[in-house]
Amino acid sequence: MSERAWELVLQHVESAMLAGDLAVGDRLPGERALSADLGVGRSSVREALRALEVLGLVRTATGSGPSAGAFITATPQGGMSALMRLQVAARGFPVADVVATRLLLERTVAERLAERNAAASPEASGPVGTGDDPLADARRLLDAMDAPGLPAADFIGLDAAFHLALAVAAGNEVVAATMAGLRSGIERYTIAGAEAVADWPRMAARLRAEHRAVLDAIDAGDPALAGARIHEHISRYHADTAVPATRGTRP
Amino acid sequence: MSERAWELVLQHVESAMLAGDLAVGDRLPGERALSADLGVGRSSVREALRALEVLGLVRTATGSGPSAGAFITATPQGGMSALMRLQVAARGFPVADVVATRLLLERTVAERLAERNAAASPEASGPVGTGDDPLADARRLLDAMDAPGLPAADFIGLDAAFHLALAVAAGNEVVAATMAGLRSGIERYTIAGAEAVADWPRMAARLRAEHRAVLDAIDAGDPALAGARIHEHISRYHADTAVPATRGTRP
DNA sequence: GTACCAGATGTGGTCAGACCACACCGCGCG
DNA sequence: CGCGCGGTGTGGTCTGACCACATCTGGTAC
Repeated sequence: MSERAWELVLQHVESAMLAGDLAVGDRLPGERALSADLGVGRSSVREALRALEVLGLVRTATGSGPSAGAFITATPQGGMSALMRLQVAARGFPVADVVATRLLLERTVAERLAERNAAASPEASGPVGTGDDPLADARRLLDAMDAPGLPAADFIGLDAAFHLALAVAAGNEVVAATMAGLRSGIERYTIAGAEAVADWPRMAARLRAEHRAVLDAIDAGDPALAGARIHEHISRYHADTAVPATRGTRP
Repeated sequence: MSERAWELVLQHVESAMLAGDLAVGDRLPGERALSADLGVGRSSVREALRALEVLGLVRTATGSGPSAGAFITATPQGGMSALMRLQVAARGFPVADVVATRLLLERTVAERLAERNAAASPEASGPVGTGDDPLADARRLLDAMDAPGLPAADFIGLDAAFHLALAVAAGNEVVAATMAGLRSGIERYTIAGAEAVADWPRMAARLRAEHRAVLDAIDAGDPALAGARIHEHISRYHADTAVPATRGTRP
């Protein structure tokens, strides 16, 4: 009863998705049609669509024809990134907690990847896998990071993509999206930290070596080693680039 | 340039938070004032506020006086819950991945809690802690679950609160919020699963015992045991109550 | 002097209508 | 047959109006 009109629209869309009437890729009715169907104003429909958009559930396109309109699109990384970024900005998520969570998730991801290789290796190029390397993307990114004279900002971007590629390779959508979000939440501090590094080429070289070491441990099927190495990699970087940016939260 | 008007408002608020001009508890300027200040329509301001609201960053209240208006409030659990719930509804997050992530996080939480106790116990009622039991809430919830004749729905609610209490006790805001969100995402299936259990009192008794066992392992300062027990607890429950609800994703 | 009640005030919530920019679609011209 | 230009329908935005609500204010009754 005391329901706000836009929440009604939100629930309508959610119900439709749960019932299977709306799936990823489907186009929603036009804003004017939804407005008329649900008996609410168009502005209320738009507020609900905005909410769905920031959560990564809807993508809108202007114009006309089949490619225009609002589409269902499950892109949780976008929503997760916005959530983390803003919660960090509002001091609801301490940066330390974000880093700790990333540490936790990434260590487990590395362990799982190594475990999978350990289970598969006894079969000697086992026929189970189709031969595709789930870490191909990660390896490609590592090679790209070897480019000499790479600007720090570009390196950081590739670094983020590498860590995300590991999470994606682990095959868990939720973990991958969360990792992407966590990274976004502390991106500002990561960049600031990199810029404060005195000898960046040296740091980049160290990071490259550590990345390779992590991948080697995964390939070797050694969960404990892979976990320890990635844990060390991340915590060491954050310790070395710690910026007193979280100070002064008291006015 | 091609910025949508409501994104401009969003960025304005984010910048203000990062600059410290807006902090949790502060009241935002009125919608009409923001509209005038930023040179956008009031509807665009409202769309941005709606986005902030679903992300758990803003709370609005009607009326007049000091308690009315839009306030900054970092309540990430709300935003995380909406995100997870809708992504699961859209099949962007497979239920299995949500469960796996919960397993991962909760196991680590239990291990950390046990580790903390292991480190503190040698000191024999060490003076480090103030004497407060961080798991007091969890214990209280366990006691509440002992109530005879408790309806399954109420039990499920207390169970969720118990698991969340563990995450909160670990002291990581991000993990706690994520856990709450994960739980919300699969709440529907959890309830459906419980209702399908033939001998619920027996199941409840088992769950109660497992909860106590987990807490005992934590108190004993045994990380491996605590982790294994909570892993077993969750995975066993989901295996026993598995509902073929994720089937039929193909129309 | 005090207690209380009624109107003024200002907030978010909603609706209606209008206009714009944009991308497609089809008719008609060359 | 090919091409261009206007029609059409989409989201994006703005404006103005009204409502519900909680508070504040001031006057009135006691």
